[in-house]
Amino acid sequence: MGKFGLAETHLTCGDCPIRHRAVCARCETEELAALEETKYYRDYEPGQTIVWGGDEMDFVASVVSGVATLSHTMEDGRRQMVGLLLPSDFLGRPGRRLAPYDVTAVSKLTLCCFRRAPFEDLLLSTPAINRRLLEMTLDELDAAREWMLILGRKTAREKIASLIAIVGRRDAALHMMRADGQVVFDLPLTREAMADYLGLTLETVSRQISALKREGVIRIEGNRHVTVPDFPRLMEETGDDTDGGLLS
Amino acid sequence: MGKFGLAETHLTCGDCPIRHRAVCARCETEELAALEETKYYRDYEPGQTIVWGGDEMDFVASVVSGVATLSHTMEDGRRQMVGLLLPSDFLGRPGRRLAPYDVTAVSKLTLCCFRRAPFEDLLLSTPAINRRLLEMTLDELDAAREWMLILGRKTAREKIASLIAIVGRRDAALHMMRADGQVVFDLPLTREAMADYLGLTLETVSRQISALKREGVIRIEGNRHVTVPDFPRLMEETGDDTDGGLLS
DNA sequence: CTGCGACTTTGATCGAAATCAAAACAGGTG
DNA sequence: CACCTGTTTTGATTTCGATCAAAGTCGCAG
Repeated sequence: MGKFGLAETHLTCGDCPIRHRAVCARCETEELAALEETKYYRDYEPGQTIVWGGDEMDFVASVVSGVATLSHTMEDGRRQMVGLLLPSDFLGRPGRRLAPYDVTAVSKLTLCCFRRAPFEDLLLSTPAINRRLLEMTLDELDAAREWMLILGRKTAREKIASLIAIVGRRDAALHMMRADGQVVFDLPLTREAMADYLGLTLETVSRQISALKREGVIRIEGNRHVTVPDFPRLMEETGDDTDGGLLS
Repeated sequence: MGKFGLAETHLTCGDCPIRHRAVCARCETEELAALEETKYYRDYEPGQTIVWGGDEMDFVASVVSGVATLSHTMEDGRRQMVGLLLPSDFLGRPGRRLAPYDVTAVSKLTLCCFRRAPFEDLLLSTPAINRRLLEMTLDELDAAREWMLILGRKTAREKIASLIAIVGRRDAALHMMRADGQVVFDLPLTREAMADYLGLTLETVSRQISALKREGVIRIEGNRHVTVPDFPRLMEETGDDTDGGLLS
């Protein structure tokens, strides 16, 4: 929150319903206006690949709506998700043309794109955007490192609880928690995608979700719609320290 | 390599035998000179904790010599390494005072430290350093994401091969490969630290190293000194695509 | 409503790594 | 040199999650 005293002043970009975290009011200059003109939108269908690992990416983008994933795939088909992009998240690595992993839409997805060249020009002339991107990259790094703990040391049950807590917390922050303390949201991922996130098989994911359901930790209607009646109870299952992570 | 056209021009800092990747010749200004004056060195013994997770860190630093690790610890003692710092690596997160995980020396270690306040002042006034830090953070993020694939989807044997390949490649780049193609280096980690890196137990680490030794993929003298007679052969064991990773 | 395909759950069995336990091996010290 | 402590190796057994297999749902298109 405002590590450089800027974070509260995002600019809502043109017709986008979200706030672009990479480009904010403070950065408003002629260059930014020029950038606006290179902006374009792109829609993707569920399952569609946006970029293949190794491809050139000639743009950077913000997620306007929907969910996308970053994932590594090994030749034999084993897959590991390494990033999850929700609305307002940024896609692209300034200064690096080659995508190191696959980017895939897991739902209907709209991106707001900027061409690489003018964006990098803006980067050179506008230090504030550089600082913002450093901030955002540090956040991604924190998330990746928390994820490493999940992958390396947590049990299947703890992994599932952690994922539900992460998505639930992020959604709750957006949509407001319900007055009675229940947290209600839709899982944006299939069981298979959850498995790829957590380094499990989809059968194990399903079994652990069933177990948490059976024990009343969560409730689920129709495969995706989740209710967490008692969030602290869920947090106990994650194996994390009880404070729930003050880190970000 | 010179993503912003700067990377080749690091400044060797004062008496430090290493190059500080965060602070380079291009950044040379009065501010940098001021920063130099706040510089100080600190030595640590193997096993010594440099920062505890949650502590305030009032400095940033470069590793001059030795090896340090970043790791998460759960209350019940499970531990996961999330970062490995070798000479010339940078420690510290500009704009963030609280350390999110433990930093521990695993060998004799010397840090070259800068106080936080003047360093962040420099950051505000010197865009080139900002760009450099963004570069370095993106490298860390790439490393973390490759690590996630290792943790989530690789077998114990592939994990060990990957770790030896990573350390070997990094050392080989530094010390030069031997003419006959053999790669020779010292593992900077105990079996336990390797286990914490890879999300395994130390017994499994030991067994897999023994297996690779038995099959002639590696040779080891006295617990730490490793010889890889045929690097491509080792790479086959990592499960990675044969190109060995053009990513960094 | 009916039927189809994709997604999900559940069950039975297997196997890789964890755990428990002990022996062997450094490598430093008196 | 012999001892001592911490690290590493090896062995026996258990366990959690993977794998193989089948049945059950969901949600949609006709």
